[in-house]
Amino acid sequence: MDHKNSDLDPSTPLDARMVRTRAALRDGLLVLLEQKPFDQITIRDIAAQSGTGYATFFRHYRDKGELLHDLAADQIGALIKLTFPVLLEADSGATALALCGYVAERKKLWSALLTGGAAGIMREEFIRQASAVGATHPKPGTWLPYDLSVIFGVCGAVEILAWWLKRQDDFPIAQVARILDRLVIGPTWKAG
Amino acid sequence: MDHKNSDLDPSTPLDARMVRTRAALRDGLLVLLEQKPFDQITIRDIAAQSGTGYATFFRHYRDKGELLHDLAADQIGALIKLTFPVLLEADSGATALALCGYVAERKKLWSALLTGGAAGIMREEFIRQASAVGATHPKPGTWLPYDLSVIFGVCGAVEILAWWLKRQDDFPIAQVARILDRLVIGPTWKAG
Amino acid sequence: MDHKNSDLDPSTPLDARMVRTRAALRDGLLVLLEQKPFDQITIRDIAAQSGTGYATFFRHYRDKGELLHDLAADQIGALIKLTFPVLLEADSGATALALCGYVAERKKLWSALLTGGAAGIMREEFIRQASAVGATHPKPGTWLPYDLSVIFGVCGAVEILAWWLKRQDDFPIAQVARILDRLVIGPTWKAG
Amino acid sequence: MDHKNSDLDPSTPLDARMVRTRAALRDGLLVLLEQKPFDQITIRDIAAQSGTGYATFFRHYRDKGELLHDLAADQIGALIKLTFPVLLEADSGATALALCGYVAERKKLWSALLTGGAAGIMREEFIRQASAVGATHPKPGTWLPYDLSVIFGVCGAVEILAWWLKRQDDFPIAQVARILDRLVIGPTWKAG
DNA sequence: CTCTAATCGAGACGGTACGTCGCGTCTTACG
DNA sequence: CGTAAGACGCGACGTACCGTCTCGATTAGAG
Repeated sequence: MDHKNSDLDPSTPLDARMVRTRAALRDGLLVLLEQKPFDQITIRDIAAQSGTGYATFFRHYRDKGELLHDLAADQIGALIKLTFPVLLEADSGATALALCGYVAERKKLWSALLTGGAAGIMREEFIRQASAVGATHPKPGTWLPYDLSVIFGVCGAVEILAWWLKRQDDFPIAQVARILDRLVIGPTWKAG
Repeated sequence: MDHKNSDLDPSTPLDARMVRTRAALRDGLLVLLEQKPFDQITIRDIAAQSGTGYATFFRHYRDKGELLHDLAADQIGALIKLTFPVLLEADSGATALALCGYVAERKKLWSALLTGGAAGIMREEFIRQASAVGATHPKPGTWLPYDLSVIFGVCGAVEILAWWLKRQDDFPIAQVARILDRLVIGPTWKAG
Repeated sequence: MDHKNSDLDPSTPLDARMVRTRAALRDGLLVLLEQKPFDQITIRDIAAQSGTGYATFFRHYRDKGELLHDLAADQIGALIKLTFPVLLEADSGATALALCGYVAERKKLWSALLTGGAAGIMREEFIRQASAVGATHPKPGTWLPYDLSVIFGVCGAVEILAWWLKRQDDFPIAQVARILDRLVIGPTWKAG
Repeated sequence: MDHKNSDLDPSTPLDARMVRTRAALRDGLLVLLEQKPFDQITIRDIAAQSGTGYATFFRHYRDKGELLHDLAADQIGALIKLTFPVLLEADSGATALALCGYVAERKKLWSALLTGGAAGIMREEFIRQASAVGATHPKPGTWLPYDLSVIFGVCGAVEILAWWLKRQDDFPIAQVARILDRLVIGPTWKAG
């Protein structure tokens, strides 16, 4: 029994080495994600890339999905932390623009996260965090069940961003933000 | 050379045996889809369930994704064939209702197709067919790129339906249709 | 039931077509034997090479071993028919020379038969025929069991010939014959 | 990369587990060889018999031939090591007797090795080792090429032993030794 | 010179074994 | 004496070939 009890709470980095190792694994995965889609990255790849032993991986994560989740949790948390206040205080157009700007600045990262085989896990974590954060403010109108609004909002946003990130040309950010606003934020947020 | 050249065009059922075998495989997959999610169904499962030899599977499909695609193509084609005319001739509310009604009548099937690991492939084929069909009618306004409107429409609808199908209770169909209309059809179709 | 009863006696070529087909199969195998060893020739190869259908093969032979056997039986029979009388009437040196000469004239054929994976089946058939023919003349001395003398004689001769056929240079036929005489024919035949 | 680099040099038992596993595989093959001929033993049989995983087999041997080779190399090495000195120091009759005695004491093993489909591989390894060992002593007369003498000697001995081992009765060992001496050792060794 | 029946080609099929790959566990050997 | 390296059991994958089978289409040889 070697690794069944310490990876549940990644917020308590029991040991300095563990922090280093986890960082190495995360970085390794990020590097690989820029090269090939998530679902054809093997754990051996990650271990090799991050310079750790193969078995060491399992001392920190149950499987590669959990590592991605760890990565995603940070990134998504940061994104939500940045855009949510804007959503509350300013109009939805500004929110969409903030979100798109944030993603655009980390295009490589978010391309890897959203356009590979990783999208499923991303969505899941996105929904989890959005649910949690969203629960802290007054609900929208009752015509739309809350959990569905989160799911729809997240998936809609993810699809739009993925479509954008996949394009080769420089589709103007303002226009993406407008689309995001009209297709997702408006219908799910403002409408009551 | 036994199976490298005949699986490209499933519309020409070269042999009576092949038709039988493919039907058996499709049925077998459907049965299994009601028992467990797509991504933990193995090709051996499908072969066993459908009473065919394991190697025979590969004489018809390159992998289980292709079989699902084959299944999906039929089902999605039927769904689109049914709902698209309504979309053109009647109001969008009627369309949403028709779509939801169609799905509700085949709840088991569509649950299997949309709520297991199969959703990705479903989405893909859905987008393909919707693109093809949609290309036959005048485009929507230019503020929303056509390909993105298809992607968003399909994913939005799929998410809403999946959410609905996953619910245990009998969420009223009229309300789902209304949500679908307001979140997806309205924003992507009517809006110019 | 199509081919379970007619292939036992290849001496009664029931139909002109069958004769043609069998000849085609034999020729096809011979051609292939010059290209690769017997055990990596597939029945599909033989069928393709001889221009017949795959299933047709099984209408004539149970497996590729039986086809080889068919081939071998003829060739071995001819060889024995030619050399045995010499063995009885002349000295053993003449016999060895006759045998080597016969093989040398059909070098390609016997190379294929003796130096590929076919050697096992060849040996078997050789022993069968040699036993049958040898049984018609007075036995050798009792110090050497008859069946062993046949086995040893055949295997010895086959090994020597195979060694010879594998050589690239033109090892003189007279010397091979002398070796054959001293190592095989002398010890097993003359010695009492 | 799991099994591509360690099976070349079996003399360096990198890990205690590998030694155990290889021993288990060898023993398993030996057990199976007593039940059925080599060429109808599958790798899955060997894995099951030896209690190892199927894939593990390939971590040690490229195919079952290589495993047999491994087995054979040991056994043949022991046999040659035992009989060769006798050949040099004593008369050939004693050598033949020593060899037959050694085989008789391990009848079961050598029956499996020589009378199944394994004979081909055995012969090959036998020739290899005999060539190597034989190269350390003065050559025989020039009338018989050295490589052919090895081939003939090995094959002759193998055939005689196989014939002996296949017999059900107790053919006297002294007589087999005499035959071996007269048919193989004498002609290839003593004769100049 | 038909007519009938056997043989033919084609190739799908159920099976079995192959060799590869990746996972997640467990042991070893080394620093 | 802990940790990396990596061997291991497991099981799915996709391939190859076997020998069986069902089709029509063709053709031989008897009437």
